[in-house]
Amino acid sequence: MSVVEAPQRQMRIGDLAKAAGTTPRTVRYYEEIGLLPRSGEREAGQHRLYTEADLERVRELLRLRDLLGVTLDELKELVEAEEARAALRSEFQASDDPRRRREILDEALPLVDRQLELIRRRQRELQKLEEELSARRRRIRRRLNELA
Amino acid sequence: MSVVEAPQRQMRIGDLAKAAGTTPRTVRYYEEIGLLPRSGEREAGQHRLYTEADLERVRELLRLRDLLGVTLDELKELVEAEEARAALRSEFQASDDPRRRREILDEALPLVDRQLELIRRRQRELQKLEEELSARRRRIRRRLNELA
DNA sequence: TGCTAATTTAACGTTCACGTTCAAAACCAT
DNA sequence: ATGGTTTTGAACGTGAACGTTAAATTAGCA
Repeated sequence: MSVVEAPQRQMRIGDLAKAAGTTPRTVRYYEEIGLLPRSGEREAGQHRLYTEADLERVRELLRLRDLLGVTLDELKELVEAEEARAALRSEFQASDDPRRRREILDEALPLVDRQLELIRRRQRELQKLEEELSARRRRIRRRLNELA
Repeated sequence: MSVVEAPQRQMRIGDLAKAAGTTPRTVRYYEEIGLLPRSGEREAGQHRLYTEADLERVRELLRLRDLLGVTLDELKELVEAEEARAALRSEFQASDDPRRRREILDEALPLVDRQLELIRRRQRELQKLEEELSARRRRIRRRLNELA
C-alpha cells in the first residue's frame, strides 16, 4: 500500500458549493452545526479544502434533506457520525487487519439501515396517498363518463 | 332533494385541531393565508364552526404538507381553490343540471392530476435513493461475508 | 342568571435554515 | 511583489410557519 495517496484533487468551498448546487454559506453552516466534518486540520484562517468524496457527502445530505422531511438536527442523527464514518472509511482503506475492517463494516451497516427505514416509511405513506388520489380520479372520470 | 341538510354535526376549532393532530393557531393561520376557507358566515366575533368535511380537508392539507416538501404558498396553488372546490362540491350535490355537473367535474380533474404528478415525482426520487442505498447495503454485506 | 371553559383578535416572540454584509486575511497568477 | 479573486469569521438580517400572551367575547350549562 502506498502511503502517498493519489493526488486527491482538492477544491475550495466555492467550487464544492457550486458543484453540489448550494452556497458556501450553507456548507459553512452545516459544518457549524456538526453536520459536516471540520474539513481537515486548518490552522485557523486557512481556506477549507474538500475532496471529491466530501462533495459526494454534501450531495447526499442535500438529497436526504429534500426528500425526507427532516430537520437538520434529525438529519444529523440520521447520518450520525457521518464525520466518523468518513474517517472510518479512509481507515478501512488503510487497514489490512481483517478484525478492524470487520468492525468498521459492522458500524456502517446500521447507519444505512436507519436511512433505508425512513425512506421506506416515506414510500409507504406516499404510496397510500397516491392510491387515494388515484381512486378519487377514477371516481371523477367515471362520473364524467356517466354524463356522456 | 331536501333543502334541510342532514344535521351536520358542527365542531369548533379546538376539536377540529385536535382531531387533525394540530393546533387552533395553525388552523387560523391557514385561514389567514387563504389555505382554508373563511369558515361560514360569521358576524365577527362568533366562533368558527367546522363540519366533518372540513376536518378531512385539513387532514389532507397536513398530509400533503408533510409528504411533499412544499411551502404553504405552493401548497395553496396545488390545492388551488380548495375553498372553491368545496363550494363546487356542495353545488354539485345540489345541482341536477348535467351541464353544470360536468363543468364541476371538469374543473376537479386537473387539480387531482397536478397533485398526482407531484407525488409521483417524489416517488421516483425516493425510489432512486432507495436503490442506491440498497446497493450500498449489499456491498457492505458482501464484504462482511468475504471476511467470514 | 351566573360561572366556567373555549374562542376571538391582535400583537409580539421564536425557531429554523440559511442570506447578506464587511473588514481582514489568504490564495493565485503574473 | 502586486494586483485581483476568493475565503474567513463574525455579526446582523430574513422569511416561513407557527407559538405565546392577553384582554374581551361567546358558548354551554346548572
